[in-house]
Amino acid sequence: MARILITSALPYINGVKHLGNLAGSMLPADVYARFQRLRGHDVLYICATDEHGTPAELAADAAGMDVRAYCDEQHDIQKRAGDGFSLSYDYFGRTSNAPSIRLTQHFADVLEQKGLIVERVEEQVFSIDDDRFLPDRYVEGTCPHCGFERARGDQCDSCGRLLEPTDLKEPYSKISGSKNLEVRETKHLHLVQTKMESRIRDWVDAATEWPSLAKSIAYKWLDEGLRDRSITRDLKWGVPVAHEGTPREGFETKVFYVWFDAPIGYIGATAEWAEAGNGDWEIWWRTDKGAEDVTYVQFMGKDNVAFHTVSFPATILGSEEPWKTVDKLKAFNWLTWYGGKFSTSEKRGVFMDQALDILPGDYWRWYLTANAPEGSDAAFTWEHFQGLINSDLANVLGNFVNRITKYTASKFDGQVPSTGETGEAEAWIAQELETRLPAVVANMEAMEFRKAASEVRAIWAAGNEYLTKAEPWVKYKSDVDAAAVGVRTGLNLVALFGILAQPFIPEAAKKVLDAVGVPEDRRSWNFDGPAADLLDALPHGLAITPPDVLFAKIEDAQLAEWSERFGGAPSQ
RNA sequence: GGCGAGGUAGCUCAGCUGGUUAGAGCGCACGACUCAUAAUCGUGAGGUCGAGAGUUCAAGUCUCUCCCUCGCCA
Repeated sequence: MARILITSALPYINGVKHLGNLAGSMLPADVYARFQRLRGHDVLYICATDEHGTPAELAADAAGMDVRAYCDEQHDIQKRAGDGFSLSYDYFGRTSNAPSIRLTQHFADVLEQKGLIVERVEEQVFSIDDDRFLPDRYVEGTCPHCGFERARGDQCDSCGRLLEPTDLKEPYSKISGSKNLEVRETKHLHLVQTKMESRIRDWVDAATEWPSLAKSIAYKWLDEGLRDRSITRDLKWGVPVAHEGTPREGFETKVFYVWFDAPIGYIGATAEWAEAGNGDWEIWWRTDKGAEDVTYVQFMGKDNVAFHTVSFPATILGSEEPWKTVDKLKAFNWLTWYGGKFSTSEKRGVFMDQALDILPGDYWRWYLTANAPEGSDAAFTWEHFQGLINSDLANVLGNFVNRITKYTASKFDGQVPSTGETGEAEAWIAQELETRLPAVVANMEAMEFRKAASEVRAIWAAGNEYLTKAEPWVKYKSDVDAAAVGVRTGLNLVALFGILAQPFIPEAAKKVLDAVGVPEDRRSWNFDGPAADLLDALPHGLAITPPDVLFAKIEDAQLAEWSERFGGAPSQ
């Protein structure tokens, strides 16, 4: 039994995530976690909300709430959304909780001892009316080069030139519109990443189980040269810059910058899991305390790769402490909305809570896995969604379960038949399984979820093909025993299909397995024996119950309604 | 502007280190079946693999140029 630590990129706190976020980190991590559990491994799947930073403060202000209360509320909302999609986190923590704060301060202490943190004074724009320093992109004004009136403090969108906030003429706060600004000096801690470059490069060189997307992004950053980065900010909401409870002198009103503390949240959330009475977190994270045999797998969108291959490793490796670092890294491209990007402001795209209003989580899980943005960006369209759900889930899987269980109920008294000898059709389906089941497992191991889903679908389709070959409804007229074999095999296929479906569509899989009475301890992914055994696993005479319709088809009228509601068509 | 990813059948996508007639699902056409959610099964029609040039016995698969799309960054 292997020990597998899984994390998915931490969703930011300011609002429910859209389907692209789900498809690119939390969902595939969950599919993989469920798969490895079904294979009998010891899995710890950790996630958390990333709660610090200016956007959280502003979102709380906009909601008229205290930041802490706002984050409390949003964390619960995201937790519920995750539950709705059956995300099987072992723990869903928060970067604002005590363990993450403690660990962040710990890393800062250790890095400073190693000479990797220094104080530097810089100039930043302060907004007197907002009573806060403004991050570069929150300062706007007139571009000194082209005269564009809404240039950002980091760049002019009109002429494209790079700017400093102090370059802008007539600068104003993007937050309040106030022009009452001044440049102030402010002191910050900097992480001296320039000293870390070769160490990180060696570490990246040694990584063997990263996809090319991840490696190329890491090397791109390294090739451009790492820069020292400020790791503190003049904010109220965040991890205090303190040592053993005492604020650092001159940093009483400052906190750590969110990019520094967020990934530490992986460890912090594991510590939360432990403090909730679930065990020892260090055996998962400290190689000197038992984590040397852990395989650590991270899931994230491609925008996060640099943070996981360079920035966070700088923190971890810089400490020179025996922390576990990532072994396998799975990065996803974008799920696009009709070829463009999901956008909150333009009302383009579907968000997790809205998706659950429309359909149960399993529908989305299947679509987002079978159409995962693995090799390249993948387009979401309502038409494609409808086609995939109706075909794969309603017609191929749902209808198969329905047709054979109903037939059993009407002709075989709702019981698994015991009579009849197997023949050619049974040999054929057994052979199909002999080749296809290992393919599914191999694809899952390789984290090729799209291909795994496709192979699972092919197995479901083979079940229908089998029934066509066995045609029990024809044989029933002349030879009930011959029909019985087909029905028995069909029912066992239902059980197998349910077992296979578990990582992808767990709720529906459970319904299927309950319907044909597969006990909990017989639901694992153990396909080592002959396939023929899988086709006669259910006890003869066992009573089965046809389940309700597993997946309702998506009607054209629904599609039209959703397109209207979500601005579904491509923007003109 | 710099950087990254990508342009393969009507649609969504596979095609590893170059090698027989370029694949899958959906959609479409025709046929079969009737146990089933007007489901299923079979057969078939569809592509000069963005354009041009080059390397090679051989290129969707390598090199160069160009065009187009998407994204990221400061």
